[in-house]
Amino acid sequence: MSEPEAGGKTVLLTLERGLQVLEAVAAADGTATAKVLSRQLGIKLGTCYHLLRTLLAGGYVVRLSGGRYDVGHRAASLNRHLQRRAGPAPELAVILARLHDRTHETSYISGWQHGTLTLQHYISGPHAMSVGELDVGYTGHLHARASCKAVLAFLPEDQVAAMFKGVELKAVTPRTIVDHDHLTVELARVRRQGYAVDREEFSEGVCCVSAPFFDGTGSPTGVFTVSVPTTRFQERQATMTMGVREAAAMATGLLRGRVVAHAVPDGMVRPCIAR
Amino acid sequence: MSEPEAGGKTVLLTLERGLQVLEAVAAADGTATAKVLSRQLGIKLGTCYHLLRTLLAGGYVVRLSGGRYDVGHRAASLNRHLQRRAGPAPELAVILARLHDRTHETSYISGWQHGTLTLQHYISGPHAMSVGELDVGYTGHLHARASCKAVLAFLPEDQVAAMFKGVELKAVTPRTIVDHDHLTVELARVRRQGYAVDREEFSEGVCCVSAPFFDGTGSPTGVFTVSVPTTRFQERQATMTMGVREAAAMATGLLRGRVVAHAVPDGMVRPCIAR
DNA sequence: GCGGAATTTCAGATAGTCGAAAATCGGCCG
DNA sequence: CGGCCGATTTTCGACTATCTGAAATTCCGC
Repeated sequence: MSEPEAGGKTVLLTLERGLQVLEAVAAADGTATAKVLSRQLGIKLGTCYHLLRTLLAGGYVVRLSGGRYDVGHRAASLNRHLQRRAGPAPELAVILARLHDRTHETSYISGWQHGTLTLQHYISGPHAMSVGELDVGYTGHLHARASCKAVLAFLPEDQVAAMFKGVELKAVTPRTIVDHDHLTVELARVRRQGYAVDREEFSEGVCCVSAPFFDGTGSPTGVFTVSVPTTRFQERQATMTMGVREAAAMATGLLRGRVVAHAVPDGMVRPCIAR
Repeated sequence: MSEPEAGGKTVLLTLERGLQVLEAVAAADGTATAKVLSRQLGIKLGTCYHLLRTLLAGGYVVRLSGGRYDVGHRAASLNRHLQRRAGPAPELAVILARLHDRTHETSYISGWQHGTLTLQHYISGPHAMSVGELDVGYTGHLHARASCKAVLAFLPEDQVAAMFKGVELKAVTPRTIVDHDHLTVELARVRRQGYAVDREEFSEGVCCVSAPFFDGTGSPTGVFTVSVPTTRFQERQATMTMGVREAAAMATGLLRGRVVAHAVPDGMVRPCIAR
């Protein structure tokens, strides 16, 4: 509230840290201790205990013997609410598992909401190589990723145009599409084919194939993707393409079949998957 | 920090409220506004904006047009971590869906962790009647619920004995089991049958049938339950029993098949579902 | 019952909350 | 297209809660 910092607007330290702690506890599979958390998150030990005590009182975490902590029953409630909005439906998660079983390569499912594509879940392959910043919750580089191209291709053209209007397409690898016209042509091809391919446009040494799926109204709502090291791409491309297309078709069928009216306060009705 | 209050230990207001806000935003399906949240949670409007600003900066929520808020990409990351520990595996959620399809009655799945049974997910029947305090995250009344009896029956006897040693079994309905010996006999029957029945022991007018499922080591890890109004119980009991037993058998098979060793710091090994 | 680790306590310095008012934003009309 | 209005969002000063660093206390396994 006094710093002449760049950003400006103040943020609540306690809340930010508390969420970090909760996430870290959940990520640690019941092995988290106050000491480790405090070091890992750069929080003073006393403060960390205070945060944990608060989460404990709320039932968000549980204390195990030996000073270890795990998520508690209240987290199940929070989780259910988040899952409904931010996670893939269990039915789609199962389709993802099937996709992975068929391809044996790292498989991803992403959701399209509010003009953002969010990585929701993935299953790593046996020969897994991770792409650095890519993790659940990742959004960004709309022009460079197969999954994004797969969605963009099926959005109204004017909406896509507005989205990239005056935006410089930054190259993240030498092969990234940086030209607007080129991107338009590429999206047209994706639309024609029904799936998108990324040949090292987002990450060097990695190729992906993505296919979008649609809700009952025909709008794209998400994407299945499979990634593979470039060295294996030639040989696996056909299988990957078939896999993501099948997964997407299954998901679309599911979403079309089970749409239910879901009342929303001000009288609107929004489609939503029955669960 | 000055109140001569009962509880004593202080808790962090900011964190507690921030979590409430996040959960409320997720629960509101994108219709949440600062004004509504502040009223609903009893938080001052200005404070509510401050909390939202923090969540916004962290990417936990997103601002929609018209001052509405929805969960953001960072929530997907938190969600994934929580889901792993506090939610049912997608495979089990799918079994739950199947159970519901077969019985057309409200169906539940609960998980047994750290000596607590937590309601993880449920699907309401068409003739749904909700049992007041029962919602995702609920734990308690170990002796009165079918799902709890189903787990307790398959735990080592001494562990169960220790758990109830000197604890008064409070009656929540006239039919609740309040006698320790009676409970022991009931658990023996559950163990023999492989499933548990609740005839208005937890909530008047509601009967349930539950069957537990087991991990690769044979320990119970969760339960499937179906509930029904007492008026329909006679006629549906056979179907319900068959349904939960089948669901439980499928879950057990799944868990046995896909158990992987999962290292824990101090050398223990805990079973855990491969995903 | 001991000994080290986990957890709480303390006092000063910061950061967050309240209530109300001011500044912005966004949509709509002319 | 610019101005206006209601609604959203930030700001402000006074008050209260929380953070820090270090020390005291409680816990728990042995």
